[in-house]
Amino acid sequence: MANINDVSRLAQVSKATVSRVLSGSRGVRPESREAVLRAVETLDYQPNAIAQSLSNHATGCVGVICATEPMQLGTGYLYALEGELRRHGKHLLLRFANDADGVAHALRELGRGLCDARVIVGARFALPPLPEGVLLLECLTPAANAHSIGFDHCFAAETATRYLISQGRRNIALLNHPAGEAADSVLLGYRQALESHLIPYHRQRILDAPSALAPAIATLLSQDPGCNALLVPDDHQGREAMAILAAQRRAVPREVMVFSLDGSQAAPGAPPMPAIAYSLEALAQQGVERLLGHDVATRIRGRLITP
Amino acid sequence: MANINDVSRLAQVSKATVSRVLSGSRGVRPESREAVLRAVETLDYQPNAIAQSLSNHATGCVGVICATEPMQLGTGYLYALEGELRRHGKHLLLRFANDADGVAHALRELGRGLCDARVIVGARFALPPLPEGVLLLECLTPAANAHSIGFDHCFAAETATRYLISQGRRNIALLNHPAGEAADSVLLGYRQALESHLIPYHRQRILDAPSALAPAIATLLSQDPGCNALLVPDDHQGREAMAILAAQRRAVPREVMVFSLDGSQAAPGAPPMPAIAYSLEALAQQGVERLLGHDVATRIRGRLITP
DNA sequence: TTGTAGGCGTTATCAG
DNA sequence: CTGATAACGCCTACAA
Repeated sequence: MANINDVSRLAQVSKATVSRVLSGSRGVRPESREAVLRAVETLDYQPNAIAQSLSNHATGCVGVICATEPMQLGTGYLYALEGELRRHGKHLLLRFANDADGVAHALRELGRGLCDARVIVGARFALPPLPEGVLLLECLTPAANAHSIGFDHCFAAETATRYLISQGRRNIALLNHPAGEAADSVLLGYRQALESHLIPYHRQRILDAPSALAPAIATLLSQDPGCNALLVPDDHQGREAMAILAAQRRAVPREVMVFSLDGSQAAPGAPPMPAIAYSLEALAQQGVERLLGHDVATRIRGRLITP
Repeated sequence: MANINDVSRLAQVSKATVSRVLSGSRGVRPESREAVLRAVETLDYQPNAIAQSLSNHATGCVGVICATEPMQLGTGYLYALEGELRRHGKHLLLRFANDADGVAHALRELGRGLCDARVIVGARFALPPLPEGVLLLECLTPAANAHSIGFDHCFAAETATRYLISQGRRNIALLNHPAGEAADSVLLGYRQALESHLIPYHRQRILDAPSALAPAIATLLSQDPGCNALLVPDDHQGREAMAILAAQRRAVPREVMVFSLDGSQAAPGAPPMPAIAYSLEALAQQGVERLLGHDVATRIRGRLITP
């Protein structure tokens, strides 16, 4: 692989001039510039990215720690992020992690000059202590000191609940996230919607991340009056819930309507359900914008999707 | 961020000694070594990866071009690859690409010293001309000059066909990949299985990547005798086929059994179907082994999964 | 066992 | 407008 010395020799100019021509480059005599470009062409020269990084103090790499659960959800985030980063001439260094230790480990390994910035995306578990400057994308329990961008869960829950009410459902159960900021937001939106329709709020209709779904749903159904709608955190749990309902011979959506609070990554061919869907492109765009140091909104609103 | 000079100063030794202690490190007086380690500890020193790369002529990064279609399939490959690379102390630089141009572009951008090696995974389209040393993982049309590791499609098709026959199905239709090496292998395995059971081969039961699935399946069903089993390339197409069959009021699997030739990444909660599943970990392991310069088998056999 | 010096490939500074 | 030259941070002969 040819280097800058080869080019400068062939073009009969100094390395400095070569560098000037290739980057920024103003104040170079046209003849020199052409000589350089010709040499670059014949040698098929491409500047070495590592050497540039060392000199620049910037690598153009962004470390992305994908902490989605289930892992399948990672693709959407990664695809959107990679596209947006590429658009800005940056590279995506990928790590997966499925617990706090894994995240901590990944952060450490990515924090040795390889990356200009680090991002954690989709974590649903409590994160380890974070160093400065880590960006959190749609993580359920954002640390206080970290910048974070995520979905507007409150708006989603309110929109969803309003929709269900508009469909004649008034006994709406809520399968919530594990306790945390997201769970609080969802609960808030849910209650607001109920309130504005003068529907009483029943605490026993709320389930915080039960360990086993089947008995939990059975309990909800056996209440009096039993629920006729079920809000779930995402499509994955929605499908599970629908399978359980089917097993208990409850017609979906006639008897019980299942609503997914995050249907952004509906699996192709899966049974459809009403949902709030988010633009992952928007998330990625705002995230990258934030990495570039710009100020951006911190909450992203989804839109209602009906089958 | 502390650098090697800070450490050497604090430890009262030369940079060379620091370097020796941290890497390889033989022939260092215990006291010096301890002084260095102490200094490293107090300064929280971590060698700069970029500078190491420049000096080493190796970055420890592997560029992975994810060309899976649909994109959802990427997760499994990426997860397995990242895990295996991490185990070897390497990083994964991610690009997505969904056509030959995208792949060519990605290859170019990853080929500027940032990566020690490049991998293309899951491409179902014809690849652009490849530079030396690119590794192809489960790409349908491997170029002649490239190293490639992929699934044993012939074995899969044969196993699948045998299974269907053992289930009493003798009219087995095949929805194949687009023409290429993989399609040929599948067809071969299919024919071998039929032959060994003395079942005649009917060319009209074979469909090469039809543009629209619904009419194609309708055609297969309307033949005399109509098929009672359908081999499809993957779960995604399997689900699609099952939806179409349901729409045409054909009971699955009673009337028509759908078999997926690659069920490695079955979506959770999706309707189950018999399939050949591959160990993506094995693929990743062999791939990384190959990147490290070792010789490995070039075909991976799946195993039969029945619901 | 240790330190000095040179090199890795670029970019930036500063004279000319 | 151009060319030396000094960083960038690390590794590694080679010499002591």
